[in-house]
Amino acid sequence: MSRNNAGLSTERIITEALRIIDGQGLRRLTMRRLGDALNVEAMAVYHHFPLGKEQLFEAIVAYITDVTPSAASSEEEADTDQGESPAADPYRGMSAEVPWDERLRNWARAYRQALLRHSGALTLLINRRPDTPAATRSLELHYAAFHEAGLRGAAVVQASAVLDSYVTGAVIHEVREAGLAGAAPAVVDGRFPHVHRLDNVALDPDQRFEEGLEATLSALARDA
Amino acid sequence: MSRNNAGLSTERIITEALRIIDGQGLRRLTMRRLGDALNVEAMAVYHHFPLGKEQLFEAIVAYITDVTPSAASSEEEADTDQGESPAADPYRGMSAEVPWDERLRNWARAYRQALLRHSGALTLLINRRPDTPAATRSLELHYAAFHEAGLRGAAVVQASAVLDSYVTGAVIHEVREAGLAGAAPAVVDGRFPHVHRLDNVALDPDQRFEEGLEATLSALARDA
DNA sequence: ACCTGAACACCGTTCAAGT
DNA sequence: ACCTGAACACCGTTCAAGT
Repeated sequence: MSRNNAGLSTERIITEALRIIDGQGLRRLTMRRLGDALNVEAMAVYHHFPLGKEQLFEAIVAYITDVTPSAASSEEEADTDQGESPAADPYRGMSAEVPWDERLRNWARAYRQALLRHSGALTLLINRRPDTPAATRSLELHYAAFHEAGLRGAAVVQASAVLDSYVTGAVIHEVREAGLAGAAPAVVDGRFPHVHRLDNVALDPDQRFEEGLEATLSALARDA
Repeated sequence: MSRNNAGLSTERIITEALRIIDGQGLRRLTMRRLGDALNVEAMAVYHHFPLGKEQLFEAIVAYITDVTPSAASSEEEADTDQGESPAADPYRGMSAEVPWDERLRNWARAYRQALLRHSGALTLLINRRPDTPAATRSLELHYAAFHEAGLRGAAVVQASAVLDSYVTGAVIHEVREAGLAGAAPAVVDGRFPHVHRLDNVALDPDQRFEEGLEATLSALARDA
């Protein structure tokens, strides 16, 4: 029955790969395990990704980082829902009617959520080039918004880079700190008075992100 | 001659591992290759890192991210120079005599340089917890500086997180963009007018980092 | 204590073959 | 076109053994 034509597709492969990454970690994503999860021989994946695992990784990054609307404006049904909860609204509030700063906030929130949702794949982002169509759409959204804010030329590029840096860095910071939960309390002795004093200060991750976002955006807009 | 006691040490192993990472990439750092580079059987490394490759990775991250002075203040000879160029000055300008904002700038510059110098190991940073002694020293430096700037309580922790996020994110942004150099020019057609217009705008990476750093620091200090 | 060498259970990928 | 299955050249790690 499962002899031939198992209905494999790049989409199905990527989705299944992400399920493995999210559930077991990136290191346990092997071609053989991926084949098993797809009820297929491992080597079947190579027919859809001839360049092998590296090409699969690139496709995963492109899939994850796609957070901008690809069509005209809004009012469209999501034909390719990204996953489990249909309650969440992707691509919301990035169309031209929305004020520029709110558009950037919505992009930043969507991008953070996308990275957090598959934080096990975060490490794939670093070594891969940001030249996917989705990345270009994000760039266009950034440039249009900062242009509307009054920035021009190099300042626009600069602002976009800083915003992207903050969001990416904040997610990494959040993920690294979350890993601290089950660990030993670290050695905070007299040499670190400030750390000792503020050790029990806990911030809500969402609020922390929002505050940092506000600080970043206001600093960038002030140059206009 | 190379039968026994080959003079292995954790320091030598880490240094050699970084040489392989910097020269050939993280993927080519294997225990056997590392053993070869150390003129030793691969399994000898396990005597110094009993928990295997994961423990080695942690040590590498701790080694790389150590950018703060560990001793009292300054005026000390570097007994463990981090590598090639003795012209560079590690740990400069982070002592208490220096104004708080300049201390933070110097930390940010040193941290960026440390990450850039071994950008092939950047991916190791993400999944590992920031609870090394060096990381705690950086945190103490942050907290002390922002306290001096007038921030208190949660605002101090928040500011430190944002600063760390910016620097980490900026390095990742820089590394990803640098990978764009030899690639195809990407598809920038009529759908991306702003990207098209600003496509040839090139910023000096150092200047770009400095400007983003100023924007971030000024936004954080303004809350005082 | 420090290192060797064989062995085991995996990997990614190539290739010829099936349908 | 799409998938199989055997094979190859690697991996990380365990373990008993050497000195």
